[in-house]
Amino acid sequence: MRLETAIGRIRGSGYKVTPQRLAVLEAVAADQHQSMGELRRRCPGVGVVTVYRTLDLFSELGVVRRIDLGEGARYEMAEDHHHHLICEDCGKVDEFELCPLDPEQMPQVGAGFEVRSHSLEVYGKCAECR
Amino acid sequence: MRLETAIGRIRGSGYKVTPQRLAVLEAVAADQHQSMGELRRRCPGVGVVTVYRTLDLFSELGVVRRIDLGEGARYEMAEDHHHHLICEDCGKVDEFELCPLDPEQMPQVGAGFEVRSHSLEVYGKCAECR
DNA sequence: CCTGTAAACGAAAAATAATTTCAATTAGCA
DNA sequence: TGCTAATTGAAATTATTTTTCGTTTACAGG
Repeated sequence: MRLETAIGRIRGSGYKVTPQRLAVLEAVAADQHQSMGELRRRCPGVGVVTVYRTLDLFSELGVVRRIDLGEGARYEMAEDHHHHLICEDCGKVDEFELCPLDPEQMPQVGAGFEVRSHSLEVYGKCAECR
Repeated sequence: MRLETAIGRIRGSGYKVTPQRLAVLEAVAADQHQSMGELRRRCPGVGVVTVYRTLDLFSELGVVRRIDLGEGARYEMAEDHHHHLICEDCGKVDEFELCPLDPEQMPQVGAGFEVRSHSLEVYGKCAECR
């Protein structure tokens, strides 16, 4: 998602566009899959509480996505649908586009369950660690 | 996995079978997808540190599996391969067997990446919450 | 059975992470 | 330009996980 689009989404949803929100937004945009610590380091002027609150807000607005792989949450800009490739040795996270889920098959997974989204993580050993 | 199998796996890997490990094992076996709090409540006699350490050990031995869905880790006995259906309203976690991943396609996901395992979570609204 | 010993345990403290509170500040509208 | 509800952040609180280290114990070998 482009920064302008994200800013439009914030303002369009009735939220103020503050310097802090812009700083956090740019921090997230700087790199995918960052941890809270990395994000904080990228916007030193912004208070912890605000970083937490802002990421929560952005998640709700669909501007950023939160990824949970043990060892604390990570955040990424909401981009095209993709999944993650996680190296169990060095911890590097990569992405891949190919989505093996067939939406046609989804209704089968649980009777009466309304599917909204899904996340898929593939664990293993990356090329460098082999 | 049956309790006997798990115990065999512990002893067979050179670890001692202690009352604490048995208590944690039974706690995990009592219900799938329990949080740390729930597990601790099920073995009040066991120290916190030991519960953490034991779950780590069991995860390494492949006796239990750790699931990360934001809001803290959950644990389940290592059973047949399955995935999770998570209700975003009430938080209930269910399972489904159908695995939409084709192992034949896996080599394509990342060049040089050696796939070891994967996890898939489907989010939405459960039948009760609709 | 004992016994010795490495493994395992757990209380307390420390490190880490996230949330709540509330007074001060500010974005954006009128 | 001024008003006001929204936003911010320091500090305190609460929750979670890890480290430390002295004590206890499972179990292999005698």
